[in-house]
This record gives sequence, C-alpha cells and structure tokens, in this order.
Amino acid sequence: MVGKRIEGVEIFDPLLVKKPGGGAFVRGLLRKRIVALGRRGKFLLLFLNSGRVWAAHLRMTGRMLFGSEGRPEPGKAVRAILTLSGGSHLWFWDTRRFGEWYLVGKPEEVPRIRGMGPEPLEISREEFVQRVRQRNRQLKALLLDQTFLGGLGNIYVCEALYRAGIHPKRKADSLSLCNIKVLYDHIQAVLKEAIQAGGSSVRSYRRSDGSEGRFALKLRVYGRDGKRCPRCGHRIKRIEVSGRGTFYCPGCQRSPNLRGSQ
DNA sequence: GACAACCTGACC
DNA sequence: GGTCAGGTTGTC
Repeated sequence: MVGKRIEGVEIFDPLLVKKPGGGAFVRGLLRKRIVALGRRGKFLLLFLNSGRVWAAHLRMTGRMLFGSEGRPEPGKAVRAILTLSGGSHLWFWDTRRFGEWYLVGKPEEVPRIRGMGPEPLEISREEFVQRVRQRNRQLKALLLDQTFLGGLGNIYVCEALYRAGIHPKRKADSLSLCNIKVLYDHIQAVLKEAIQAGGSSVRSYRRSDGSEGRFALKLRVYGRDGKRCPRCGHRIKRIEVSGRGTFYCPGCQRSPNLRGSQ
C-alpha cells in the first residue's frame, strides 16, 4: 500500500467515520498518497503525503483488507472501499460495525491515543515494575486497561497470565518483584510469538490479505475451558473478570491472597 | 466494580 | 431461545 495514491473513497456506513464529519474525511483522503504505515496500541496508522494521519480501530470484528485483483464485493459487512493507484483496493469488512476511522493531523488528536499507556514491547522492565506496583486493581483488568499499557487485548492477557502462573484476579500490588518480572517477560514473549504467527484468528480476525493467523493453534488457555492444562493436567476454567470471558488453569494460576474468597 | 450500550452472526 | 464475542464508553 505504501506509495499508492488514493483515487476513490466509498463509505457505505455513515457510522464508520468518527472525525471529521461532513465529507471532510473523504476529501482528506482523495488524491493523497500513503507514505508510511504505523500502529499505536490497537490503532492502525496510515500516514498521508498531506501530513495528515488516518487512524483506524478494528474493535471486535474489523478487517482491513488489501487486494490487487478486482473490486471487492460490496456485501453487507463491507463498510468502505478505497480504490488505489494501479487498480488495487483497500476495504473495511466489519460485521458488528464497532470499528472506527479518524483523520487527524497527529495521532494524539484521537483522544484514546492521547491517553494511551506505553507500548508493551517498548516499555522497560523497570518501568513496568514501577507501574504495576502503583496499582491495586485485579491484574486482568489492569492489563486490559489501555491507559495502563496500549495494545493488550483479552486473548494475550489470558495467555500471558497463564504463562506467568498468575491468577487473573490477583491484585497488582500483591505481586512480588519476581512475579512482575516474569509477567513482563511472558507478555513480551506471547506478543512476539503471536506476531510471528500472524495473529490469532479465533473468530473474525484476518490478515490484510484475508488469510488466517496461525497463533490460535498455539493458545494454551484462551477458549479452552474444560480441556486439560498442557502443563499440569488440571481442567482449564472459564470465569468472568472485569466483564470479559477469562480462561485460566486452577492448577498453575493459584492466588494466595484470594484463597477461600472465590 | 457491575452493567448496559453500541451491533451482528455463530453456535448450542 | 440463550449465550457469547482480539473492544470501549458511559452510567450508577
């Protein structure tokens, strides 16, 4: 996509573009060239030669798809189609229609990016330790909080806590220094492995060419309730933590400070 | 911290 | 028919 010019913009769902309104978004994209791609937390960033930035959030079911063969079928879930120079297309598929697009001067003009915590792959171990120690929330809730760290979601939080052997309801400020360091290392390891595998296509996620990521096969607890833990043989449980389905192994992820209270 | 809301489809 | 979903906000 980098280097291509945006020659056509068709928005089929008026709820997609959050900012700016009134046709300014389409005008801001038309005849501009995509000069670089980036990401901040869960926002995709497309930098244009006008100096402006197109920020896209996929939310639950968004797929940003790119193809060079023919125009995509404008089906029910296709919320927008862009025609790029050379005849390729970029389109946004999103059944639940939660995805959001913005066009701004700088990424920080998107409120959630401005308030976002550090990138989990950029924060230092020391800073991570400090930040965790300042909080007394349940770890699952804390790691999902984008103002704490930008980019972690439900799958990778479940997997990182499992690998670190920490119960999702454990309070952040109850962790030992060693616990926090182990957690940091596993967060990084899970993310790197998942990126390497092209992501987790558990349900709707697809790569930009429409193919599935392979990391769903490597998940050890997420979506595996009732199955045996590969490490200790206990059955994986599904509970609710901070309103999200949460998978963990009762054998590997014990929580001393919660014993008897759950 | 709990819960409804935003939406739609898949699966039991 | 009920439940659930790689997410986030707003309200109580």
